[in-house]
Amino acid sequence: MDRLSEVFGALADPTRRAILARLAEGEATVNQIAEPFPISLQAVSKHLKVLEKAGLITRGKEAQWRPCRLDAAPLREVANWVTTYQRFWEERYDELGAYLKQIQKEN
Amino acid sequence: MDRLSEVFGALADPTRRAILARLAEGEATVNQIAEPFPISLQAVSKHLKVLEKAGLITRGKEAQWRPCRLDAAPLREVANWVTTYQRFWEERYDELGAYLKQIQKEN
DNA sequence: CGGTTAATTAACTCCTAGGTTGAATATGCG
DNA sequence: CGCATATTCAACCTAGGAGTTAATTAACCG
Repeated sequence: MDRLSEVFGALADPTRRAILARLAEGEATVNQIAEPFPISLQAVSKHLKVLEKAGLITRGKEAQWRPCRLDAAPLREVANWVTTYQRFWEERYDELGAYLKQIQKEN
Repeated sequence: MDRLSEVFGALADPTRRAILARLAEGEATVNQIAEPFPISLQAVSKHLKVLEKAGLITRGKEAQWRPCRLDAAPLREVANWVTTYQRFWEERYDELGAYLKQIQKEN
């Protein structure tokens, strides 16, 4: 699968986005990450694997802990992609669109 | 499903992103959209339904044609979400991180 | 060593996603 | 009307996603 699809896919889940939000506050172990969620540890472990495969987190190895850290590099790619559409949601563009429609009606 | 997950899910497919890119150049009918893709018209129709459900496109009704138009509003939400992580990929932050690590080593 | 804690792997269920083909539903046109 | 065009709907297939429980691996600790 292409990189961008993998990243978007990883982000298309509220649990995984919540994990990223948690990691934005600092690195955490799997148990710490899983604690607030109503799902099993194993399910969280799977989510972490998805995030890791998408490059959104990296994992360390300290004794029996695997601390996870946020890696926002793929998010920059997302930001780059999405801003190519920025003109379509900016107010100025909406005004232009309204103006063009107005012109069209008048003719 | 929550809105953001739906939008991210819709974007997690290269065909759908290509459709959005096509619509950025102007509205198009289903056949026009489907033309460059190596999949069936029905498959494209399904993709359009996904994009519509995510609010990324709107569709008109002209005779037997259903012209699709890009609606970038959800992309603004994506941009808003992703920029909350901007500090994690900006160079200044990387420098800060390196600095903090340096401090830590020195103590 | 033996037990405890941390995390992953395995095997399974259920459901949805993306694709197919074939039939159905409009709408325009001669 | 009857046919061609545009699009959707329906039924089906296969693969993978998200969750579960049970078993396994790895590392520390008394």
